[in-house]
Amino acid sequence: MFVSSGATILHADLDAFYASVEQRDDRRLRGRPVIVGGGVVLAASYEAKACGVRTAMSGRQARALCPEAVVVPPRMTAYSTASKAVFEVFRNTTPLVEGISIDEAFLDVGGLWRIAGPPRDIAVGLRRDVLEQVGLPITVGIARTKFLAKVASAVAKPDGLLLVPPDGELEFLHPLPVERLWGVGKVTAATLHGMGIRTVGEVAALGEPLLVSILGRATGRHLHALAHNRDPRVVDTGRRRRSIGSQQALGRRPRPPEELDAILAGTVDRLAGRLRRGHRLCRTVVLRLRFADFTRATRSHSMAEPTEHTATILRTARGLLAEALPMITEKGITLLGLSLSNLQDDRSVQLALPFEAGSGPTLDAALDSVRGRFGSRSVTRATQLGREPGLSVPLLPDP
DNA sequence: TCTGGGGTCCTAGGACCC
DNA sequence: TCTGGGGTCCTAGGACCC
Repeated sequence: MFVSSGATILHADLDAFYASVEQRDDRRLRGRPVIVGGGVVLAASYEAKACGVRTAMSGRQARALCPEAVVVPPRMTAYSTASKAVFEVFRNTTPLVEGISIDEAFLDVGGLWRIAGPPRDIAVGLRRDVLEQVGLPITVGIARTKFLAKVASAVAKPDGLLLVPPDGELEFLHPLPVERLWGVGKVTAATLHGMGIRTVGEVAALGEPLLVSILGRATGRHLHALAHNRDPRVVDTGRRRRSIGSQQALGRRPRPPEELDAILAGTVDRLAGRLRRGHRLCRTVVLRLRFADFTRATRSHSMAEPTEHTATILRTARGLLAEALPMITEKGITLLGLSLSNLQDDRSVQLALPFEAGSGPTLDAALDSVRGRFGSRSVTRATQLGREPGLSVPLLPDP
């Protein structure tokens, strides 16, 4: 198989996504600073960013920095619809699309040279199509690796296009501030700054053992690899969601247990509905809490069987809430949330196969027997079921 | 400056099994 | 009676991303 070594990965990132949708849908907002969200800034248009407004800033602070800004409430449905339309353009460009979030994706265009031309031409066409068909500006970074493509788009924003040539990668990367490394946030940046390290090149000059000793094993290895421009990850079209969740800020007002229970029930109802619509099951329920002093806590429970059943999930969630009630009473609750994780496919068949390491059939032999029963094309992967001697095998729809 | 809502991944200790 | 290592799962917390 021919594997291209050129810059063939695109990172496509919509600019100030929520704010751009608002400006698209209301021409009076065009050219003006726009802030989406009330209590906290969910998104800011580039005009608002020019005043210093940033995502996640408090609304009060944002209005102080940019008094002339128009503040609009979020319209999540409109953003979701716009996102679907943009991803449609992505998939019309190449089948190799990996969605990262509502407003960004990786596209592998390495195999399209003969049909669609070089990656830069494809990116130019992609930007034009998104603007013409959805009405939104989008920035595209092009590079040989996912990480560099993402850095390139961040550098090119807004409404830009930047290709990092394979022979100019380190010259591009090393002068950048450490915050550009994927995985360096406030805490890690502060640690590195404390050692006088401010650029990616300075990180690269450190040995991996030293980085690991400072930042921990995973982060140290990760940053060492990225700083040396090593990122072997391929564009993965088959990523599945690993958890779903919902949370609600409650303010500082005290809440009686009955009210918390009602909020919990509503949250479970919504999440279970999402599970069923997505044909998924969950096995672990996580209660998330934030208190008046801004400390947080989680309480979780893994159920014996995966389920999408509202009443079953609610029973588990209520048990967690009861467990947390003393803490809630003591500290005062300001946020209540629930996550459902350990997600599985609800078209799985669960098979009591004697699959154990060291005895019985191997995983491959077990899969072969499943293929014998359900057809060879149905089985693509299998996961071991808890401690049970069995397999959970997702069955895909027949092509 | 008093702080949304949706996620991902990593760490670490304890239980449990072989 | 005392001793071991390896592995998985569960739970809780934390950093990070958009």
